[in-house]
Amino acid sequence: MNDHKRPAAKTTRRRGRELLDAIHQAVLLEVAETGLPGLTMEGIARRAETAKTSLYRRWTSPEDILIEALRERYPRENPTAGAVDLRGDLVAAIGLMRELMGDRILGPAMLAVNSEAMVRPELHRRMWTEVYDPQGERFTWRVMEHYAALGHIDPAKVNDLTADIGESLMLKYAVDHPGELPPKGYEERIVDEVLLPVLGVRP
Amino acid sequence: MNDHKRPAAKTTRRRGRELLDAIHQAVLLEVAETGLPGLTMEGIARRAETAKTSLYRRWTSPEDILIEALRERYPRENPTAGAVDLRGDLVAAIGLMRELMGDRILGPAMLAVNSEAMVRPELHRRMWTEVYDPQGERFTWRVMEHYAALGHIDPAKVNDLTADIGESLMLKYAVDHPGELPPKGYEERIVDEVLLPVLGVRP
DNA sequence: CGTATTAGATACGTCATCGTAGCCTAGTGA
DNA sequence: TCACTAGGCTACGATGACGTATCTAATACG
Repeated sequence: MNDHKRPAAKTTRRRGRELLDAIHQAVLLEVAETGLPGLTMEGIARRAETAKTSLYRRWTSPEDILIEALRERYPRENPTAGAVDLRGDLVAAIGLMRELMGDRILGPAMLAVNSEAMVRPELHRRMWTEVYDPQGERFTWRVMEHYAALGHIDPAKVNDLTADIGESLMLKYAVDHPGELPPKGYEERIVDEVLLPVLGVRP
Repeated sequence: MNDHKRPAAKTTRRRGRELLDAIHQAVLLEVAETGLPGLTMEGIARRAETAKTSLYRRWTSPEDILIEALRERYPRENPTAGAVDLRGDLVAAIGLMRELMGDRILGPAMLAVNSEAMVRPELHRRMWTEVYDPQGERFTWRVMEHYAALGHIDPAKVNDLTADIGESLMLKYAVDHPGELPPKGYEERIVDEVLLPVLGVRP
């Protein structure tokens, strides 16, 4: 009756999708906690409760796992713009960024990755080609274009710079207040005090 | 005649200020290259061409050395604002950020540190209390206040949000284009297309 | 000139991660 | 039901950072 190999407990063994999801989850949590450079195969394995070998079988580096996880989990929603509510659509567009920042898993993970990407151009490129959509981001920009096409705003005032304002202010908030979300109404203030004046629209 | 301990070469031995400066320089270069989590006593020692022991004698962690180096090297200039050229002063204020970003040593080092600080609130606090001045930053903000006091702009339009615009756009540029500086004239565009309209000033 | 400081060199045991190898076993599906 | 696949376990030598101890040598300073 010698239980010669820890017999009990783990009755079931995960495979395929189930295991993959667990690993993806693990890598995101891990990177959020330790930062990208602290990301290690052993760490991921520990957290996913799987074996290091199982990781090496499929991937060759922690970063590869991470990118794959992000590609799967990163939100790809097409922000839609109505036809009548410029202000509301702008607020909503900026709000998408708050959603991302507020995601308890994806938010910190993205922070950690973007941090590193600032110092490692190859990673930056990789994120853009492998994670961010071909269509790519720029929530605010789409809304602006839309209303410019409708003649509600001067098309000349829609450009790379003005389209960046909303996202950049949200970004700076994140940088200045690690771990916090902007206060309620922050998006509205951005739109009312900055974007609309810049676009030459009177409330 | 056995040269029993590598006799030649190193005739002089650094100490005090000279050594300290070399170490500070080394830690900044090192962190720029390896990132903060990759920062190690051995690495710093190697680059400064000193002994690990000499580091441990004075500091207890790589991070301590780094903070000290930053405290010494971080620019503390009082941005002055004249009385007559709002536009020019704003451009200059934002330009200070370009200078920092463009510094081949301090720029990358600050990037690396800020990256980490986003994920490690204690570090963020430490930077603010030990590196950034008591007076603290906010180049643009000072200029705005100044001209508001002079009655050139509506004081109600000078607040946390509007004061952040310039820096945040420069920051976003850095995030989106790792290793690059904004194109010539970028500050001017920020001022002309964004800041002045927001402040309700017509060119 | 001689002594007290301060740097530099070397070595050590410990620890965590690396990437790989070898073998065992639960689940799957023909 | 049985063979095959995919996952799990353990162990390994290698590497590199850790923090400390010990000794030697250069420089400053009285």
